[in-house]
Amino acid sequence: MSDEVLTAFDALFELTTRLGESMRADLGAHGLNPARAEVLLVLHRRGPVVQRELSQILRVTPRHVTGLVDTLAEQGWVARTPHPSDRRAVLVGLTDAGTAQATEMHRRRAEAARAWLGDVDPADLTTFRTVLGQVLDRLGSSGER
Amino acid sequence: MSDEVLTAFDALFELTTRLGESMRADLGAHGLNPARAEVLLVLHRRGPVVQRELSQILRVTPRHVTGLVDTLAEQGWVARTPHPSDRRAVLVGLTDAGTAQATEMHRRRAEAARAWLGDVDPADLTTFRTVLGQVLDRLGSSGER
DNA sequence: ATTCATTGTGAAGTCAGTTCACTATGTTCT
DNA sequence: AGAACATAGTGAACTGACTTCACAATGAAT
Repeated sequence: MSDEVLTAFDALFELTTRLGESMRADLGAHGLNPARAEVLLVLHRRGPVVQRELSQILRVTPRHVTGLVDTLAEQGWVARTPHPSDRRAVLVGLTDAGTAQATEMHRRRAEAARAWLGDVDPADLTTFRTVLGQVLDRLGSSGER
Repeated sequence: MSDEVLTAFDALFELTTRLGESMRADLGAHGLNPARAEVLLVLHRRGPVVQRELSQILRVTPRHVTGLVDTLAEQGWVARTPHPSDRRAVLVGLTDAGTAQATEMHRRRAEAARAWLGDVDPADLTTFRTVLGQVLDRLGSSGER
């Protein structure tokens, strides 16, 4: 019945809130916020990147990227280096501390995953993941990176 | 394997992001944001409420409630009336337009639920809901209202 | 050499939300 | 009744994330 759908949706929504809060808290305890954490993860995945590209990946204005990088640089997690061939552009890359921080974030993510889903029945978990995948697939049309 | 847990967690995370964006967009199209929408829903559920109580329900400062109510009153969705017995307090309640808006929100929520989960296999959906419930239960200790 | 496009940043603004100080009212205690 | 204390709401000022606009420096195209 439609009721089941509604209940599931509400639960998902509630979980969204909780997950978000939990993540914010965790990041905050490590001197980060979601936007800056995302920068670190992107740089960890792609290596050094020009600010302009970063702004497209993150879907924020170039101006805001300047601010994000300023902060992260002050914290010692990223560093700006001149672009080898384009003197307008700036390459942003992780420092050693930044790399360590990104690695740590992956570790904490795995830890959180275990804490949240670790004791779910394996078969149920598989179904759970399947449903999530299905929904995400159908949504795929909007907003892929 | 732990990998399944991680994959599921990532998918869940991704979905929550999308859900949040989608909700924001939908609310925005109707002149609302999450905080103000929450006010409307609370008033719809509980009837007129004193601002102080509202601040506790929403977990924001009383000062911020003043602002939220100011805006919603300008938009014609809530109205302040004097508290019958306590002249310091103000009762905030939905106007007719506000009630209509809240009802509309419930309709749109049901619509969204169908759009997101409507074509999931019923048995899978049940498992999905169960897992969500399990996770929420275990998290229950923190932050109930 | 000129024109046009692109990168990054200063200056200023918006929006959600907070803290602090203060007024008005309610409650309690003698 | 009066003093002392608690509570409800709001002005003023601030923080933090993010935007728009204008502009200087550089690069690409004609």
